[in-house]
Amino acid sequence: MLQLSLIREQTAEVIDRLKLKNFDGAQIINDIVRLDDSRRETQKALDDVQSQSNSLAKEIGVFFKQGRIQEADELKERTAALKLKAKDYDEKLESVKKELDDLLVRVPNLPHPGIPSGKSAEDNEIVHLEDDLIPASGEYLPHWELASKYDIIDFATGTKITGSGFPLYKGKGARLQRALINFFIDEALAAGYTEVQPPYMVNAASAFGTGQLPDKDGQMYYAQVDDLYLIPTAEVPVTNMYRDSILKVQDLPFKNVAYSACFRREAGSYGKDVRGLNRLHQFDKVEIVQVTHPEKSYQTLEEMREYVAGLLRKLKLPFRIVKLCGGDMSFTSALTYDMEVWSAGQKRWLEVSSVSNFESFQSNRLKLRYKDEAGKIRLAHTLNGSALALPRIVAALLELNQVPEGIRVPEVLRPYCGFTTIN
RNA sequence: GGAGAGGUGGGUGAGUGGCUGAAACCAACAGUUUGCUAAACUGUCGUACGGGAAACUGUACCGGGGGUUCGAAUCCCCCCCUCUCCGCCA
Repeated sequence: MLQLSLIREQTAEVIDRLKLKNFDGAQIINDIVRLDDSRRETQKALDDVQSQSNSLAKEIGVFFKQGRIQEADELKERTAALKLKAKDYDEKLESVKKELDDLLVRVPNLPHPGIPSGKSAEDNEIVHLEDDLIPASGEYLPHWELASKYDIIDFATGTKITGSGFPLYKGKGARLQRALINFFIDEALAAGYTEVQPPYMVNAASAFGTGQLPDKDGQMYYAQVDDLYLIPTAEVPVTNMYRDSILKVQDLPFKNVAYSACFRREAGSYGKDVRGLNRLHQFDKVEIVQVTHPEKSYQTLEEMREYVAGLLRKLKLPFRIVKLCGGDMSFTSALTYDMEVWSAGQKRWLEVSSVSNFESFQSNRLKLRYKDEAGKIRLAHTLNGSALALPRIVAALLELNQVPEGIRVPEVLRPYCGFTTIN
């Protein structure tokens, strides 16, 4: 959620910058300013009335104490009118605030000026390419064929137990999952992150705080009886650790890493590109989350990007980094890098990580602040990135490392797996 | 799930209708003292939204929501949460 002060003070610039996200904000932004004017006016009127009531009440109290009952009763009569007025203003204030919030919540984050303009993934900018590991030739089976050939992922049984998009990992497949999770967490610990194990279900306030609600309501699994949501990413619980808090500036940055299962309904994305591990309803992911000083967030974003690139190098996977264009970026993000690995079996790039700076968009919703050197309270910046999401990494690993004897496990994972070949 | 007890500022914790945005203590911060540290002393020390150049000032907030009252942290109702005991249980 954008800060009202920014919208008020730089109305034209805000509208202009939103265009980069293909968001026509002229109407809504102007409505917001108008509603906020009305909100202030009403608030002031209400404050005045309440101030009068307060002083009357005080006077009445004094009269009572002095036994001047009649004078007290006279004053009491005057409070009735004030009460009515206060009620009026209060109701108006509530409705204006609600209207204002409803609009405010619909405005996406301002995109960073450095992002490419564009409408879709076609317009993303490739900012880094490490493709020397892409095999020049040869037959490479897609991972779903390898999965059944070596009996390591059983899609059919997962479908029987639950439904499509809920695979069952078996034997060395399961072990490889666990190895990757541990590898990713250990790497993050070495990079200074603190490990946390968050809840997998969150309440509505948390889902709102990171921007899943109301924007992506239909994308989360929802347990109605308990009014809880299954997390689509550990970003939600981990970032919400800091909701409603005022941090000490010297404690920044906060760096956390969390493994979690992630649950996504993926409503409306059937058909293309959903085969095998490409798109699932449940998957494993290790997520890194940082809360930083506003002046440090872009430097942090680059560090996180480089950190994730390092993981891909260690896994010896060909990859590229794309900077998302305005139209492809999420509602909440100011700047996002996607990391994509090469799928040798499918002959295409697969997104395995998304590293984003949300600036103060989430922290404004979260009321995540810090007290600066001068004692002023300011919004912190939040960032997160997948480091990494497992399924497509597994897909790329299986496909790229297939040899006649089986699938060779990358060097770095061998201590975690306890085997060198899947066969 | 049943019974009981509670939820007050960063922490402990007073406060049962007006003098309480809230005692006291601790922590924190600034300063004095000091060869350094410690101790002692002095001061500062909630958040949000407004007004004001500023000093300062208005309003709201004592788990959340509603109500009673001229006036609510304090009384009433609903909800949430925590603790203790019982039940159930990985």
